[in-house]
Amino acid sequence: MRRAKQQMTVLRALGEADGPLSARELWSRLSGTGIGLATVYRALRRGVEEGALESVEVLGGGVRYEPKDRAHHHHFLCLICDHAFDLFGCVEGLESLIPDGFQMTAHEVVLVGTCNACGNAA
Amino acid sequence: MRRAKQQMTVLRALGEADGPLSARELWSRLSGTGIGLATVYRALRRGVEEGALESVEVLGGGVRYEPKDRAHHHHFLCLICDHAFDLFGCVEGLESLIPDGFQMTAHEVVLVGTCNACGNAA
DNA sequence: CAACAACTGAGAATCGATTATCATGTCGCC
DNA sequence: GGCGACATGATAATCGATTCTCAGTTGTTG
Repeated sequence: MRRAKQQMTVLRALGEADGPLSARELWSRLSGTGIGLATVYRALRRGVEEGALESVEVLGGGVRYEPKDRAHHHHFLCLICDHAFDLFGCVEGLESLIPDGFQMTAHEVVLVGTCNACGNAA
Repeated sequence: MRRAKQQMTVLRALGEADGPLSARELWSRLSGTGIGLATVYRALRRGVEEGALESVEVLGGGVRYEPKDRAHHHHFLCLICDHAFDLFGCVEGLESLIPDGFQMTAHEVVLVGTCNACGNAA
């Protein structure tokens, strides 16, 4: 039986986010709880090992994490706040890009720009 | 007058590649020329400053560089050799993914899988 | 409550990538 | 040929991200 109270806190916070979070991003959202950065990293690593989380690389540097149970989706990266948002839906015509002899097993689409909040603030 | 012989060598090697290269990738392709890693980094940084190069982030970690004069394109990342290949063409329907109030200024598409060479070798 | 194992926070240690330093080396020009 | 400025290679230094270490807590079980 697991008694990892802090780990649960970390995973719950990640589940409530509107997109994948980096370790630091997640940590800053947990300031006030007294949770240490090391614990965040431990929770993330463990989550990935156990299959509950998935690490994704959006652009803008660094690895972010999100719950693995989300449906296929892509991300929008805001250049101003550097936050990655989940998008819904996918695109057509990817297959036509694949060169002869190549095998595609996955794909990533990232839209880049400014999010609603940052666009309004400007 | 620039007499950066090695820098030209670096930029030429990058221009001949079939996709964006990381600093190390580029350096290893130049082994034999005696060019140092520092010179590769210098050439890349300078190329970006002068507008001849562009740094791109494909997945799989790290920044790669490619000549800026290439037409709009995307990349294919081979999971086995970790090399990024240029693709030609683009996709439809990206706009439909943008949430209300968001502004898109750029987009990235990355296909992931195995390249021709690695697929045959397996 | 006692014994024990898992969990935690803080800070040190590590790792890879990139940049800075420094002592030559090279080129353009006189 | 000699001078001065820029370029180069090797290596040290830096930086951010992640992991490790360790002493102190806390939950579990009996």
